[in-house]
Formats: sequence, C-alpha cells, structure tokens
Amino acid sequence: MEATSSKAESTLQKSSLDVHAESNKRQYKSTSDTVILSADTESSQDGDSDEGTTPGMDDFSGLSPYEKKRLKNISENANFFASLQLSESAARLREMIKKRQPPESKRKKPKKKENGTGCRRSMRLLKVDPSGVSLPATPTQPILVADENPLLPPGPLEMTSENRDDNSELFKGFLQTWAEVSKTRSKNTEKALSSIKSYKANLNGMIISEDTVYKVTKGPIFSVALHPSEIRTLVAAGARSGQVGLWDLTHQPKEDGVYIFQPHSQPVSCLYFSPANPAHLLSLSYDGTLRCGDFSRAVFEEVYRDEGSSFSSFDFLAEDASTLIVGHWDGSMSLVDRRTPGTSCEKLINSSLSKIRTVHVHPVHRQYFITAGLRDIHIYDARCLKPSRSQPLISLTEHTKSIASAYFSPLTGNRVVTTCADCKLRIFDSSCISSKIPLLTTIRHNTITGRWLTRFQAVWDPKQEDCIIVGSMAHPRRVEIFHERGKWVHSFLGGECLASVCSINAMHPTRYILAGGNSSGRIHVFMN
DNA sequence: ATTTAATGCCTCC
DNA sequence: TGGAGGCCCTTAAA
Repeated sequence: MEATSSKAESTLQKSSLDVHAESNKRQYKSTSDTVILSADTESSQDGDSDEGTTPGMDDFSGLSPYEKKRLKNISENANFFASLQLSESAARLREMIKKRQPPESKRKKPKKKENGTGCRRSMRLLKVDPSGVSLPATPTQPILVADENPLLPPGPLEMTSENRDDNSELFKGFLQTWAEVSKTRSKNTEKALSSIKSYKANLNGMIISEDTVYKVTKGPIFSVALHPSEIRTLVAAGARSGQVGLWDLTHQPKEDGVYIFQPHSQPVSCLYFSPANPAHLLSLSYDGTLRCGDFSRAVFEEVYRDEGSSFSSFDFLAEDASTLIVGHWDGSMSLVDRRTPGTSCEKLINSSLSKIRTVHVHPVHRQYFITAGLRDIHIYDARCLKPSRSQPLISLTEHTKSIASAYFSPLTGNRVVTTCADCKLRIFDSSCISSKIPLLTTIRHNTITGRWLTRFQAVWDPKQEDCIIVGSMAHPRRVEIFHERGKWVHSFLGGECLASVCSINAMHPTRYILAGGNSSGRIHVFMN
C-alpha cells in the first residue's frame, strides 16, 4: 500500500511538474517574441523544456562570459515573468483540480479502469454484435468478454463441467445420482409444526465441519437450492458469474462431489428444484433466460428467453411446475407456461412497481403471489393479470427503503416476512388476503451488507411455519433464526468453519440441513 | 436531494 | 511470494 501511495504521489508530482514545465515553456516563447533569441539559444530552450537540462548546460559551458551573462539575464527575466503569472496559473490549476477531480483529492481511488465500455456490460445488453466490434482494445476485448460474459446460444446447453472431466464414468455416476435420487426420495411426512422447544433441540444438533464447507462456484453466490432428497445431501448454488455449482456431500474427498457448470452468462438470481420432478433444476438469470437443468439427459434446457430483459426472481404457480411467474428487474412480470411450445410468451406489464426483486406464490391459494419491489410490496391474483397495468389486490407501503425480499410462510401462507434496507425484518399477518395485511412484528437486524456482499434475504424454514432464517454481519460469523414474534431462536456458529458472511441461506424441506452461501463461492452446510 | 448500485484491495496462508 | 478469500467505506449515477 505504501508502494501504491508513493507511486500515486510521484505521478501527481510529475504531472504538476509537467504543468510547470509547460507554463515555463510558454513564458519562454512569449519572451522570445520580445527578446530575440539567437539561433544557438534555441537549442538550450529545447533542451530545457523537453529533453532535460544537461545538454543545454554543456552548450552553456562553451559560450563566452558575455553570452553566458546575456543568457543568464534572459532566463532570469523569463523566470521573473513566469513567476508573475505562475500564481495565476496555479490558481487556475487548483480550480481545475477542484472542479475535475474532487474525489481524487480526498480519497485515493475514485475509479480504476476505464475501458471502452466504461462499465462492465454484456455485448448483448450493449446490442453490439460480437463479431463486428471495433473497440480500441481489440485483442483483449474478446478474451475479456469471453471470460466475464460469454454469450450463450439459445436452446439447450449440454452439461459440460467447468472444473472436472465430464467424459468420465465418475461424471455419469454423479449425474445419475442427481437424477435417480429424486425418484427414490421419500414422500414428505406429515408437516406437523414442531414446538419451538423440540425445534431448538433439532437446531442444536446441526453441526458444521471442514468436510461440509467447500467452494462450489467462482465469485459471489446469489442463490442456493437444497435438493429434497432425504438419502443424499445435494446442494446447488447459483453465482454472479452465471455459474451453477452442484455438490453431493456424500462424496469423499469433497472435491470429488463438486461439478461446476456455466448455464448462464450473467448472475443466477434464483434457483429451485422442480417440485414436480427434482431431477430438474430451474435457474433464472439476469441474462434474460430461465433454464431447466435436466440431470437425466445432461442438458440445461431453455424454458424462457427474453433477450432485452433481466430476470430477478421466479416461482411455480402450479404445483406441477407447468406454469411459472417470472419477475423482471424493470418491474414487469411474465407468465410462463411450459406446456406451450417455444420459449417466449406474453409479458405482463406492471406499471405500479419500478423494480421487482422477488416473487413468491402463496403456498395454499396458489393464485396469489407477492412481489417485492423498490419500496412497495404487492400481492396479485394471477387470474386477474392483464397484459398491461395489472392492479395489485394489496399494497404494503410502509417500507422506507428498498426491499430485498418478501416471502409467504411455507405451510399456510398466513405470514409474510420482508427484508428491508432500513435494517428491519418485518412479519405481516397475511391470513386474510382480501383485506388489510397488518404488521405483526419488527425485528431489528443489520441488513447493510455493503458493496461486496450479496444482500440478505430472510427466508422461512420450509418445515417450520413460524421461524425465519437470515444471514448476519455479526462477529463471530453466524446465521440467525428468529421466531415470527421477534424472539431470537438460534445462531448457527461455525468457529473456524464459518469465517465469512453467509448472505443466501436455504433449509431442507424435511431434514435439518442448512446451506449458506457466501460472497466468494463457498457453501457452508450445517447438518445433523 | 436522496437513494441506490457499483465491484478493488488488503490480509493471510 | 502469490493467490485465494473476505469484505466496509465511499462515491458516482440515477
């Protein structure tokens, strides 16, 4: 750091010196208009201003005393005039600095790299044809784009592993596990609500170890899904890089159980196993596609594509996963029917929300779904959606800052939990959709994750109707569970195994398994 | 004016 | 020594 600051200092000095030199030069020129310089002084002038003074000095030494004196006088005069206007130019300079770069004077790094695009943008978003680009950095540009935003073709993509040999028998066995375990999973037993006491006891039995922490994607994790299998522990993670990492924790050593894929070119914002067939993993992305990873066929099918859009969140409207609701960043929504051929469909414009971060379907009354936008929470009836200007049934408007998420409680849908940038988690009573949705509880919780960490989203434990799970900034690092009435229930602490912030968390629907993803691609699993 | 989104650098092994 | 891992403030743009 010392090196960089001194480097910056030296460049700063250099630049100011350059300015001085320039003004001096200018002064020399202006004096040369009035004082006629002889031909041999011209070389000294050039040497002075450009190449350094030593050659000029050598020339000086060869002159007569009279000429030396004369040149000295000239230069003294010039310096005098220069000094007179120096203050003026210095003031101008200060003003320029003040105007042009106030951050630079305060802080060391306002902005770093300025390539042709200014900021990272995919070529697709820029609407630039990758073959026909003409940018200054021609040789590096395609590599950069290939690294950061590889353009993925429409249609199905083969499951080709990014990290390991995907032609081996091992890989075939791996996929087979994910495809077959789905069929053999036991049916959900009675979803009886545990008492808080027994629930707490179960949570206390969940542990983390070196074997249950592993890096499964490159870059920050944006979404996590736990496979419903009760036999194997299978975790999927979606990353900002567009990667999807799959981890079968039953493999030892653990690196043998991880395969990484690249089904998307931009962040994977939402990831769910199909409730109808857990051999299907649906992934949604900012890149404007919704894909379905089919383990039995080793492909990522394209379910829905809208080139101009950026998708933030989706959910299954029908329990058979045939119809979906997709939320867009720009506030619009799409109804997707997977039974109709083609991967595009009618888009439903929603004028009320300027942005959608999450959508979630009511677990019982599946015609209702809830959206979290910039400021407002809306609840819609899917049957009453119109191509343009769909009116929500209910709006919650009490959030004062941007909302990260809103989810119905998993079994009855009688509660809604929201995560807001005002450092409050709110629980609402949504047992009566047709009337008011009263606020039940407010939980103070630091939700300011800063620039480098994925935002928190409080989610329900799918098997515990009254408890929410949320990441935390607290030290030592932890994942918290709160009761809907606001009471703290449990903190998942992992000592050396949990040394970072788990922003995105998912709990197994029937077992006591928690998967938390951090902002460097690591998954942390607590299990009993 | 206020809020949001952005994404580089330090530490440690 | 280099690279992976972890991560707040701050700042520019909206």
